[in-house]
Amino acid sequence: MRLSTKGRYAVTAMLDLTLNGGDGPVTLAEISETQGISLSYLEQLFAGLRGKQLVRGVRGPGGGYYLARPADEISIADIICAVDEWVEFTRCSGNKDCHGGNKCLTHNLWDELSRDIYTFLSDISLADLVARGGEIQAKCKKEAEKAGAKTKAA
Amino acid sequence: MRLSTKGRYAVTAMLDLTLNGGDGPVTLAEISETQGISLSYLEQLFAGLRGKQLVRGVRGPGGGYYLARPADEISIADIICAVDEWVEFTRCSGNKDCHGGNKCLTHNLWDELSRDIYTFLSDISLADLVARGGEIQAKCKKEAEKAGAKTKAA
DNA sequence: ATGTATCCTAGCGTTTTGCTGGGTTATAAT
DNA sequence: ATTATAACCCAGCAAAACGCTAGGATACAT
Repeated sequence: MRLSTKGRYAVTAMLDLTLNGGDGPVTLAEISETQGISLSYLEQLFAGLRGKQLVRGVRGPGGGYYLARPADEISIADIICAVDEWVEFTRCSGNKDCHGGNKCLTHNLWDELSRDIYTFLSDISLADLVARGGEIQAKCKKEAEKAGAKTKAA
Repeated sequence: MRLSTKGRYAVTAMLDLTLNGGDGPVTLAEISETQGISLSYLEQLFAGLRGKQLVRGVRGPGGGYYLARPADEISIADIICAVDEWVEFTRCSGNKDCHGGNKCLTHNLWDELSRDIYTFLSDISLADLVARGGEIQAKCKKEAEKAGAKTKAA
């Protein structure tokens, strides 16, 4: 498993898509504006997401992206693996060149952990995250209204 | 949270230390040899681990490193944070420049997820990993013996 | 005094990151 | 048909991170 800022950008963009995808497709320009990610970088990320069948793009005016599957069928692990392509770590899978078993052992332990992390992230869907953040959403909206009434309504 | 090959190296080295630290301190040269990590890179990693009070080094002949705390009191999150220093992501924590709440919302959702991952890794100790890999250890040793009887005994 | 090992620092090639800047296609609106 | 809009595609580029080499300094056991 691998987790970097690239994965963060992808998850953030997918969250934006989940939240705003209610009425028609969302353009990358909008996500770029809202989330502060460059348009071209978003395009790269979405190339990966599209390749893994997580999003679908429609071209032309009124176009944009929408989730290819319902939000509860897209896991965080799916998103991260789509953009941060999975690099296999262990080279000693076949037990060759094991230094008395110790090297192989630690590698296997890491693989075990790696699998655990993957499983953990596979059990969290976009819908889960949004649902879990319900109170955050309410609180955030309230404070945003309180802070500046001039901000454009969503 | 951040998870890269750097963190993998650190966890691997700490696992090695846990498994071989029974009889006296373990030298970085040994870990370098066994795990295939360059000595100097290990030194850098252990500088971080030492700074976070996870290991203790003794100098001179017969020296090396040993765990500063028992293996069940050192979590994977501790190790990763020690070498892969924690970068804070959200810049809009104070709800300023929220685009109608949406930017802030997605950032908070990411933070939520990030905290979840951290908590998950905090609950796994070195001792847990080693214990969980018990069957792997047995299997690995057996296969290693079967494969090549010439390999030096641990 | 000597060797061993941690400790420390500077630098270097490579990869990854996130971006700018150019294009081309497909489609909806005019 | 023309035009504007958006997805698509690709080359390159500065900055950072990765993993390493190299050379030293310091502490300690023999």
